[in-house]
Amino acid sequence: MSLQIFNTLTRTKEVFTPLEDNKVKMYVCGMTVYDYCHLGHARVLVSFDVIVRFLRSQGYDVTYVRNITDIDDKILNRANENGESFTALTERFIDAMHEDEERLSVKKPDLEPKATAHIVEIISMIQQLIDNGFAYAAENGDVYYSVDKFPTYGQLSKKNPEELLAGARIDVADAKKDPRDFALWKSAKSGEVSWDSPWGEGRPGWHIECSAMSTCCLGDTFDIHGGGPDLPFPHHENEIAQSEGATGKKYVNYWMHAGAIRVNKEKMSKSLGNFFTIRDVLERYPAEVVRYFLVSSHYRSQVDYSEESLKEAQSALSRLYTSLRDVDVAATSEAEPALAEEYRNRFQKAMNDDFNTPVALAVMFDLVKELNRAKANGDDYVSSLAILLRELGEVLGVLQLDAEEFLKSSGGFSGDAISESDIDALIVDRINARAAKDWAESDRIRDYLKDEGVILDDRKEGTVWRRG
RNA sequence: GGCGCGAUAGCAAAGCGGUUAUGCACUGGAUUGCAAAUCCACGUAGGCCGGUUCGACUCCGGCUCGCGCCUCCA
Repeated sequence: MSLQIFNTLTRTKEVFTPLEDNKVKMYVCGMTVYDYCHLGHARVLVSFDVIVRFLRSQGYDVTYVRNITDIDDKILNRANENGESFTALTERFIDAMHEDEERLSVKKPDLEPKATAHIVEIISMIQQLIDNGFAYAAENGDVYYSVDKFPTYGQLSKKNPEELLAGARIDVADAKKDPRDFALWKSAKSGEVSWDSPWGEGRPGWHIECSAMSTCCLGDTFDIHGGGPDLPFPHHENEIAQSEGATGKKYVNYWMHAGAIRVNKEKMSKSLGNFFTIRDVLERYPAEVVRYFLVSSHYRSQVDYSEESLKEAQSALSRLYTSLRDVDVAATSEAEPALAEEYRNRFQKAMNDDFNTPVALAVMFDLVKELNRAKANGDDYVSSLAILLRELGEVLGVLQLDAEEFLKSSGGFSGDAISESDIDALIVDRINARAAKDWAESDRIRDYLKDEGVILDDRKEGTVWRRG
């Protein structure tokens, strides 16, 4: 039962064999920080977070690098529009991104290199490419990669170099020898931020920073490189050309790409303007519900973002948390029943199959049923099943809150939600009414609370409530 | 136009050549003052047309439709 990963390079699931036994070196393309992160970014963030969590749970020693691209055209344009320095802009959005990922329970990568902190490595890689005959400096101070010199160009995106020639963008301002060539170094226009280089003042092109930073952090060859659905071409294709041109070695063994988030069957994207920022969505749904929504489909599939999907995620998560309610999840003395191992194995098997989180969740729901039965029967292994459920949830980054806390907070996002003290007071009133068998009053209170989004649950031990 | 991906029950979403996915919703039962939650029972779904096979949702071919990349985008 070994781990299999779908490799974009071969378009097949392959058995995962790390370069070094038990170690995983992984690089994921992070944000270009000129705006707030949207749900598409959240999907990449959460998907690779789950992947790292699972790998670590399996005993792998993972080095996870996720870069920040903090210098590029869009950043400069935006800073210009805002009349602020580009560093002020990028710092603001880096902070915002960190807030977003923390709220989504995304664990920090081990390294988070920034392009502007790696200009030296970028320049030296460009120089290496020139020395190796893969790049050329143009008259105007730009440096270009000569696509024609890299015979396997197109291997990742399965593009034919000849056909790319026909569709390549032709920009009159640049000095390319071939329209497919792309900029490694862009000469500075007057007044623009720039760094000194052998080719004059300038700044790195898009693509080269990832080659430089990944190689710098992880070595010439590493195990996994990931990113969003729009990155295989041209970004990752260009990274391969750059890194392999510079080092002469294979760049990456396994390429992984997340699927797109869609809105009304269309890809959510900046250019279409149909995106929801993470913070937009977090104003309307608890962070864990958003995370559950992301994890409930396979990372490679396209998913539609909709109100219904989020509501469904909320219901599903409620079922999970309800099963954990009133169970002592700190009791460690209980012996785990034999059947627990079966769930653990099924979960592991699902995740080993290219990180199949929907199946992993199905296993968790089966475990919930088992747990609920055990609770009803008063079995002596209730706690150990609940602990197992949370243990599995931790790999997906869910179920780590106190069940009571989650269930009492999950709907309360409108500022005018009824307070806990008011709820408790009404419940006391209702208990009195019920004691007097005043069912009309009892039901009136319950209906009132229901309108306030509070659902009551009368149990032998007393009345409990949740927001739904 | 080129390259690639997908089409599963009311909705969402998986595995699998023959035996229950799972969640939400629905129906019946248990439970409850009535509910809620929970448990039990219940769903012959797999775009269309052919082929392979004893047997296909699952493999092969064709078709239709949808989506992604080919330009900045996660």
